[in-house]
Amino acid sequence: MSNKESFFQDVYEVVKLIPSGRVTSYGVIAAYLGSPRGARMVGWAMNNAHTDPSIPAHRVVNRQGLLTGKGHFSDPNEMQRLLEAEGIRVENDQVKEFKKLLWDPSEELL
DNA sequence: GGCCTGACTTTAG
DNA sequence: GCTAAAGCCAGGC
Repeated sequence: MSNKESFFQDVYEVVKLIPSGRVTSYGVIAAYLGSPRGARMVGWAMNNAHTDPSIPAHRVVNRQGLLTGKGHFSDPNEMQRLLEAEGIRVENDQVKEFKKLLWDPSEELL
């Protein structure tokens, strides 16, 4: 109980650890938490993440590097703007060189 | 207490 | 290669 506050809390921790200029995907986080198919829960957690402004939700995109969650932001255009502000090239709601910018906690955070 | 939805991903046909 | 369906878990009604 004390170890597991909730699945969401784990997601928040990982997302907060994402370095600037990097991005990650829901599936990677879900798999890191032990649910390779629980990507939806990550997205659900992000929906609740609005309660914590410290969570860089704009750095979390889907497997294709698409800003699928931009519509949940106060201003969808702001998500892309934040990514570009960190040096991440975004075009047509898609992160360029996403594969190269992908931040894998099991590899990078090791 | 049961059914549906949801910021996704993967496997099967 | 593309389309369809299932799987994940939690929250809302």
